[in-house]
Amino acid sequence: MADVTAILSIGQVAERTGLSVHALRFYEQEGVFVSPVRRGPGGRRVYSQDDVDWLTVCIILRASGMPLPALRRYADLVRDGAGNEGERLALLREHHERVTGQMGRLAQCLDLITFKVGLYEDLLDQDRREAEPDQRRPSGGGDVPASAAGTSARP
Amino acid sequence: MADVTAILSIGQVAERTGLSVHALRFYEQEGVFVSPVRRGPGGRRVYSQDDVDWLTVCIILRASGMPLPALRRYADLVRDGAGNEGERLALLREHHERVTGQMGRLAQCLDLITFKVGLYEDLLDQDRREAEPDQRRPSGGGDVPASAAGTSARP
DNA sequence: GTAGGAGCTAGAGCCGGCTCTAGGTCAACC
DNA sequence: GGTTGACCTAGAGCCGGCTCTAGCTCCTAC
Repeated sequence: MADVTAILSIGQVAERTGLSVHALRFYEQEGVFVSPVRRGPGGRRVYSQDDVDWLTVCIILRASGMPLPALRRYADLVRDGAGNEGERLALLREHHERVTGQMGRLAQCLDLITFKVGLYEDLLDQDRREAEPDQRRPSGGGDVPASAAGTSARP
Repeated sequence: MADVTAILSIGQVAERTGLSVHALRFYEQEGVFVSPVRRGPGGRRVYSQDDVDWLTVCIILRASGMPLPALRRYADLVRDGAGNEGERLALLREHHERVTGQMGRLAQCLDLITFKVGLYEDLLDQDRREAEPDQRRPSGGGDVPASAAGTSARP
């Protein structure tokens, strides 16, 4: 546990979290921080390592699609301290579901995309092969010019 | 291949794609359709089954995070017909990467979330068990009230 | 013949999540 | 003592992707 009380400026925090200073102020305003951001001389924001740690969690939650209101709610719960762990768990489980759901949907989408990539690869392969003296074969690719579809995609 | 020339109103297409009529007009305006949407008597939009098929693909691409400009570009290529399959393949591959990348990132995020869910489950489990006459054990849960991190937390 | 419902266009509005601007303070350096 | 650079606040702006509104045209049914 080193340097827990490290004191960082907004610029430093921006640098090490990858967030912009704008975003940091915005997050603060949105109530995403667990403890109110302290102020140093001249009213400047002063961040601790804990703040950065919390932000790191926030960034991950955001990256996985947690909306800001949920993030704020989570922060509220943590801020309120012990006693609401059930609620926190519920919130995290909800998000867990959101993420697995999204991953499932993406996997499905990926199937189609992979399939189409395969079609076009085959098609181009074939074209290449036809360029050499060999047999030719009229080829229906992935997305035919639309009016002639019907036989097109779908595995 | 049944009823390829089926003629559908915007309302019907909205109903069977799940898009709103607004979105359909918006997509048209954005050039997402491969063939210009035909018009029936009174200037009303008339859609074919092909249009619906194409929309289904669009919906999947959108759901996997393809931006509208890319979708439009793809439609442009398909509209231009044979000869640009290489470009289409490139576009699809790019999107394929985007999606796998996103899935990877989500999987990472999910790790954290799963971990935290586990922590809170354990914590609550323990609390439950402590309610019965048994041994107690001070536990560092998930997100301590932030300023007191490192040490204290849960009584 | 009039009421209802679906459609049309052009354009405004909204939401989430930042991002940027204007105008100012403050401390440090040359 | 002037410039620079990091920071401050309040509030406007932007982007993507829709969504909604206003005001109109049709068609059908009562």
